[in-house]
Amino acid sequence: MIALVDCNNFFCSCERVFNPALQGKPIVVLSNNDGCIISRSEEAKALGIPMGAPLHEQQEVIRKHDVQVFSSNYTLYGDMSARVMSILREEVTTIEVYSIDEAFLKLTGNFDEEMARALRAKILQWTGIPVCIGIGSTKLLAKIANRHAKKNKTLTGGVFDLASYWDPEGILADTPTDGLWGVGKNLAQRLKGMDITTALGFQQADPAAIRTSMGVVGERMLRELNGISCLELEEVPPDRKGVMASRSFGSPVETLEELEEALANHVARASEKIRRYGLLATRLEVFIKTNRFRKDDPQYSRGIAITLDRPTNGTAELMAVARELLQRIYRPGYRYKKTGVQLVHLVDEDAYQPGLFDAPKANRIDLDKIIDEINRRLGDPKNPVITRASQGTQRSGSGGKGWQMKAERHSPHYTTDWNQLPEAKNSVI
DNA sequence: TCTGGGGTCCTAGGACCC
DNA sequence: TCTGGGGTCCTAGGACCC
Repeated sequence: MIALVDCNNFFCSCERVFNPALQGKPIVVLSNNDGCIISRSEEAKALGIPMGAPLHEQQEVIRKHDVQVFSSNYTLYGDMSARVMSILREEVTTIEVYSIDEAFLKLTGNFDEEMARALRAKILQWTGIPVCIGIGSTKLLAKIANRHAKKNKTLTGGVFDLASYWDPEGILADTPTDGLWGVGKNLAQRLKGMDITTALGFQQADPAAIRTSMGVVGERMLRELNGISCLELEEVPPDRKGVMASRSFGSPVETLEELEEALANHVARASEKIRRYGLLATRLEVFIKTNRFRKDDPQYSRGIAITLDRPTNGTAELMAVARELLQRIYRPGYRYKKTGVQLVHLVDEDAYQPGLFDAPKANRIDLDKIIDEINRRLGDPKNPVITRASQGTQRSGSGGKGWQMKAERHSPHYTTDWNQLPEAKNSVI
């Protein structure tokens, strides 16, 4: 059995913990740029404020009903999350922290609905955060149970065990496919085309038909609905594939200088993040885009990536590369809305051995060359603008967990010569 | 006028390699 | 007219998640 513990209106609940006067009042929490509403209290939901709604579209309701509006405070939410998770860890040995406000628990034989109710009360008492708990024989069924618990809180008291319920099919029949975990707008539409609109219909569908129209993803969900576990509990989160830092501009930006300034911030944040994780990046990507909501504006969206000749997490050298990349894709005459950077092909700093780094010969950016170039242009030789980042721990001998990158084949996208970087394609739509 | 950020996985076509 | 097969890596975009 699997339990899904999900915090209710998590960000709003966190704000209330530190301001109990907000109890019972409609409140919302905003996205990063204060652009969208990403968390709503029950009272705010009752006013018809939709999830993800742009703030400016809701100003009327907010004013009329005196809805309290908060900018997001991720430090606070992360801290509250850690408190909730630590309580869960005391309860069971196997737990997957799925997101900031959700965790799957692997239940041992004696864990029943009553224990779940006690756990829920304990979390509320110790942290002030209300949660709902759903129990099922697979992750997907636990998700469905959780949804039912949340939708019928007065009836369920926030806890629902689908596995021991007398009429599980009734619950599935009550769950629309577009409320299913893993089914978005598109897959819901595809299912509708097969006359499937509820989880029950999905559960009883022909496996071959599901396989054909939805591929392995659909088949996995079908099995999970039938109590055959296909999604394992991941106790240890898999290695991170990449780190991104991006922001939208409050008002459109047109000059290269403004984009560079923003990008410098993003590179600083991204590199700081990988240093904290003890990682090095071997590849860097920069992108810029115009405002897709302004249909009348000419649109431009482009990204460019480059493989580095050695892994690094040094802010200055990554910034130098990012700036060069930005110049390659920047086109004047557009109103830019967003820019960002991605550090990918991450390597564990401790496992990295320079001798083992089999970087491509022709298709790479020579970091030192760039650094020298920039220092020559901007700096005084005794006092370089940019210095090389440390290269991690040099290991002796061949023992230990060596990291080896597969040699890359020649590709026209990569060159050591900046002047030979590919011209931006005409992306005007 | 204003409409988030950070992820994963998948697909498809082109370039390239052997 | 017909014109390999199998693989990787690239870019770009879609779909989904919270």
